[in-house]
Amino acid sequence: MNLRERKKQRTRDALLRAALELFATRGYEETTVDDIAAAVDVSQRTFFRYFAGKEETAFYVTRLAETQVVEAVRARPPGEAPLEALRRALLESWDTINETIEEIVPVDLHMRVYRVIESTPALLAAHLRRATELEEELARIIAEREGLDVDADPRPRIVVALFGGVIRVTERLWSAGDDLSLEGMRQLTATYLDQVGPALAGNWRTGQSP
Amino acid sequence: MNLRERKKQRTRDALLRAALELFATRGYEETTVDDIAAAVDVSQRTFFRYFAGKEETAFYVTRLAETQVVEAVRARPPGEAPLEALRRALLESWDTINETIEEIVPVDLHMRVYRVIESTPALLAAHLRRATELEEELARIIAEREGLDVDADPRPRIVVALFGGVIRVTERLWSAGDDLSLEGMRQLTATYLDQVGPALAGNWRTGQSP
DNA sequence: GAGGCTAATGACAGTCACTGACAATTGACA
DNA sequence: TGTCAATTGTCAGTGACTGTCATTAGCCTC
Repeated sequence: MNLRERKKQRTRDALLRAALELFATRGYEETTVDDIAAAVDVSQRTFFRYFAGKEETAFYVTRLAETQVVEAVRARPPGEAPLEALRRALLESWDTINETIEEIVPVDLHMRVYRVIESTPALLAAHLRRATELEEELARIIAEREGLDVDADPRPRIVVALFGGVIRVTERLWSAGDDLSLEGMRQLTATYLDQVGPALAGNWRTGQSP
Repeated sequence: MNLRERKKQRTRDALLRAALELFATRGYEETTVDDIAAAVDVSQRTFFRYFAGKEETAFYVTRLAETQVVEAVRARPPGEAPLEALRRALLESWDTINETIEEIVPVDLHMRVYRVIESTPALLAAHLRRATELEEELARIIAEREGLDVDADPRPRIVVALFGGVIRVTERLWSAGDDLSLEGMRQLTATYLDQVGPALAGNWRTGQSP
């Protein structure tokens, strides 16, 4: 790696860290791109040469985590039922995700940024759009596993939509609660995924759920 | 209603119609607020006194339709299983929605705007965020029907997430296809909701689906 | 029905995200 | 070392929005 390349990398990292730190402390809307650029002592124009927009910095870490989940799903044995494969892939890639995050920023910072995403309307909207793109990708993977045509058979997209829906519910709940650990989120996710079966049973009134 | 009120109503309607017409023909990003204001011959500032932002005009009609669905769910007999209540409420409010839309703009225009929403990243993101707010409301209604606490029992949010997920999948498919009628969309929605059961069965390989 | 009150509007200036263009700088490599 | 190309800064401009203030126009009372 060149001096030139190393310098670029350092600038990119510095911009990312400065942005996330500012978002976590001051809030997303309250942070201007000029603030971020000033914190790293580069021009605003330079910021936009590294990131397509303010938003991109907020999702940088999330993007890495998502990639891992997709890979984990791809690696699942073909015998598993679709929903089970998704469930296991997600829960088992948790530790790897943890490490990946730590390479970029402290996990704690990422968790705080995550809450900012959930509580900032503009970011939440972007997050949901990104999530549907991910779901499309997962649906294609599932369809391939099962030897189906995604555009002809509704089932792959439906399972993935259900899966994605449950994930989003847990994300919301987690970000609204006060346990901001990765492990707490994992627990919540596992619990909710276990509730899918019961939730779809016709009658809920026979016996309570945990 | 006095002259003043009538004038305001006319301005609001004119702005809304001009905006939707422009979005449908020229595209959302290609339409500036100045364009909309100029089409109605008012100042840009006046536009912002009637609508919180450009986005709001794009979702004005959708908002009305959503309100109807919520009411329809509220009106469902308490005996029905949750998912069934949601399904029936949606499919049965279709005609009412059609009428409501027609009171504001031609249904055809609304359908074209709808496609613009689905194909414009910024609008799609906003749409998804609005959808999750709707889901939260529905989850509360379902929980109340079943005499449950939304925050203690995961099931209401899970069914609604599943339901919402299926709706979004059909919205996407419909907007990507070439049948832009309301009836076509209704059909697609019904078909997909019918596939929920089969999609959750463990093994998909025994027998094909329609 | 004239005049005062208040709500609606327009005009203007300013902020913030983002983009294009051009010139200055700086590392790479012969 | 000198040339070439990549990186950066500066400047100007657009588009969504917001605050402010003066002007206009329905409304209501005397």
